[in-house]
Formats: sequence, structure tokens, C-alpha cells
Amino acid sequence: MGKAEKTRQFIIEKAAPIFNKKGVAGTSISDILKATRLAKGGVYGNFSSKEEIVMEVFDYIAEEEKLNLRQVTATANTSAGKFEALFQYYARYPEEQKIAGGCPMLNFGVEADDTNPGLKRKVSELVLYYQSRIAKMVQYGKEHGEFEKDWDERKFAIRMFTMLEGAILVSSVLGHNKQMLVVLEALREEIRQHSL
Amino acid sequence: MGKAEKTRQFIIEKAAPIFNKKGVAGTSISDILKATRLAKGGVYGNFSSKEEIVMEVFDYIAEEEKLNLRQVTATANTSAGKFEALFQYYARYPEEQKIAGGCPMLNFGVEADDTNPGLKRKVSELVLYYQSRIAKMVQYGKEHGEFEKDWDERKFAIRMFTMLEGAILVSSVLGHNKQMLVVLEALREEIRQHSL
DNA sequence: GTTAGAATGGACCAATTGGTCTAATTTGGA
DNA sequence: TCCAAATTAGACCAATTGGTCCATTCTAAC
Repeated sequence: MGKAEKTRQFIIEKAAPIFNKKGVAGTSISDILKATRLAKGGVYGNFSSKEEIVMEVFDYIAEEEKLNLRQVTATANTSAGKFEALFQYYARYPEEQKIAGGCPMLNFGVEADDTNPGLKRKVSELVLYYQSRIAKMVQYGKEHGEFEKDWDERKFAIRMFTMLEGAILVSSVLGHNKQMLVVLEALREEIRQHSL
Repeated sequence: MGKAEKTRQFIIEKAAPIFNKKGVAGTSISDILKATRLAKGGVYGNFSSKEEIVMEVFDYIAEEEKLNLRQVTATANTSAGKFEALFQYYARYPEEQKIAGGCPMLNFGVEADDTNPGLKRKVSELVLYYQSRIAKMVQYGKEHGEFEKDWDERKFAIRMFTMLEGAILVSSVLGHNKQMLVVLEALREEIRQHSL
């Protein structure tokens, strides 16, 4: 509402892709100044430290990620359809991203792990949220007669999540998404096997 | 052979876990000086830049990783046994690591991706090596009547690799390895299904 | 239109960054 | 034993780091 709040949000949005790409340690305040075209006063008038910016950037990214997950799955009205929408999203993942630099859970998780307990906690919460959303999609499908009742949704969510994160890593390092497509095909197959 | 070569190796070994934990950008030369108890001359007499240290550190880590993979699987003489040895290794992964800080393909891959093409290439080579080793283990098993001939070893290698990397990420962020155990159980099950 | 308070630009700070250089020490071969 | 070459410690460097501070500018309510 106030101007301050807008500037704050502006800084966060500009800083988010930089942190996501270059990492926390690899991003300097001057990178943020350059991207926002603000001077130091403009940034430190709204934030008290780089650490505070990082934390709010991650909160912003986490909200975007949740929103995104909801939007992608919202188009379909069956569980199987929601999964398929998700798979198609990940099939064009590198281009599709809202915030450049790859999966924030991967990027921030790897760095925060040994260096930033507060950020690590935030990442872990997002991971659990993501997994519980997957599990709930399976559960919904079970309740609506799409999937077999004895399919373990918790274990599937873990397999799906870890495979996707691994595939994002491999895709970015290799520079193509062929392995992601293999992973998606495996997930499709697993869903098919548990469909009624 | 000379003293220089020994010092070089000494620096690499001391620097490896630091880079692996704190990342390239997060590690300063003074961190390395502290760990090696050398002065600047001692480091810059043997390396021309931080970048050169990083590159050699990764080469060293890659060799260690390959050696490790060989050692872990060497104890068993069947393919299924080799896989089981690998699974037991990953079940106690956080403690078991030779070089502290988690999987170097994950750590260096995530950071190098957007910032260091040379390092990125090295990571991608190690990823492909690792996957081809997995595929070869399946192939060997097929040739020796352990596994079904129509099992696609390339696709399995991709699934196994991505799941393990994802599980390492999740384990480190969550602070426990329960999800790793779920992943390993899934891999065991998949191997069982394709066993003769 | 005035004015109080918010917001901003940028000079400035100490500490640290990666890196150089030289003087001193250690080394191994003759 | 000696000496040349290899190796080392650490003073020093410019540039950059995250962060402070204040004079100026903008903004909105009255």
C-alpha cells in the first residue's frame, strides 16, 4: 500500500531470480542495486540486511511456487488429469519457470544446508508442502474411484518428488531435458498401473 | 613427486570438504589458508587462482567418488549384490561420506549451472559416468541370468540416479534419512520385479 | 500550498576479497 | 658441504564486500 511496501516488493521481485541463479553467497548487494537501479539507501531503508532480503525473497518464491502448483493443476478436474498437467509443465520446465534459475528448493536447499539454518527450515517446509500436495492428489483420486485404494500415496509422493528434483538437477547440468522426459514417463506408468 | 606436488595435493584434500560444504562462492581463500595452516604464498605458489583450485578439487572429488563407487560394489560378486551394497551405503549416507558436505554432483552442479561452465561440464561428465556404471551393473546382471533381458537399463539408471540425488537433497534439508529409506525400498522392489 | 514524514541517493566506513611480490627458508643433487 | 632452485611466509595491493549515515527529494494529508 504505502510506497515503502511497494519498493520492498519491487526489490524482492528483482532480487529473487538473482539469488535463485547465483546463490546467496554468490549474490552481492551491488548485484541487487544494479537490478533494481536503486542506490544503497533505497535498499537499506527497506531492509536491514542482506540476510533479511534473502529470507523474504525465499518467502516470496515459496508463495509463487505454491501458486504455480495450484494454477497448473487447476485446469484438470480429475486427479489423473492434474498429474498429467503437472508432467506437461515439467516437460517444458527450463523455459516455463516463473522465477529464473531452476527449482528454488534445489538451489536454496543445497546452499542453506550447511550454512543457513533459518533458510534451511523454510526450504524443508516447502518440500513437505509440495509432497503433501502430491499425496493429497493421490488421495483425492482414491476417494473418487480413479486409483486403487491400496496405493501408498506418501511413498509415491516421495518417489515423485525426489525423481523430479533429481531430474531438474540433471537437466540443468546436462543442458537438455531428455532425462526429465524419461522420469515423467516412469511416473505416468506408475499412475497407470494404479489406475482403475 | 617433489615437495610441491605433495603440498598441492595437501591443499586439494583440505579444500575439498570446504568447497563441498560452503560452495565455491561461499568459500574464501582465507578459509583455505585456515584449514591448511599455510600462508598465501604457500597456496599461490602452487595454484594460480581460486578457480584453478576449484577445478582440481572437483577432479579430486570425482576420482574419490569413482573409487568409492567401485569399492562399495566390489564386495559383492553378483549384480543384485552390488546394488544391495550400494543401497546399504546410501542408507547410512550422511555419516558414510568420505568428503563432508553431501553429494558433490548435487552441490557443485547446482552452483556451477548458472555461474561456471567449465565446472558444469565436469559435473555432467561425472553424472554420466555414474549413470553408465549403474546401467552396466544391470547389463552384467542380464548377461549372467540375474535379470530379465527386456529390462531397460538406461531408463533404470536414470530413475535410480535422479531418485538418489533427490533423496540426498531431501535428507539433508529435513535432517533425517527416512525418505532415503523409502527411495531405497522402491529401488529394491524394482530390482526384485526384474529378477529371474 | 504547505509541511511533516517517508523515501532516496550516494559519500563514506571498516573488513574482507582474490591476488602479487619479495625476502627468507628449505630442499635435494653434485 | 655447498649452492642453486624450489618453496614458503606474510606484507602489501586495489577492488569489493555488507553496512551506516545524512542531506536531499518526493509524497500525501491537511
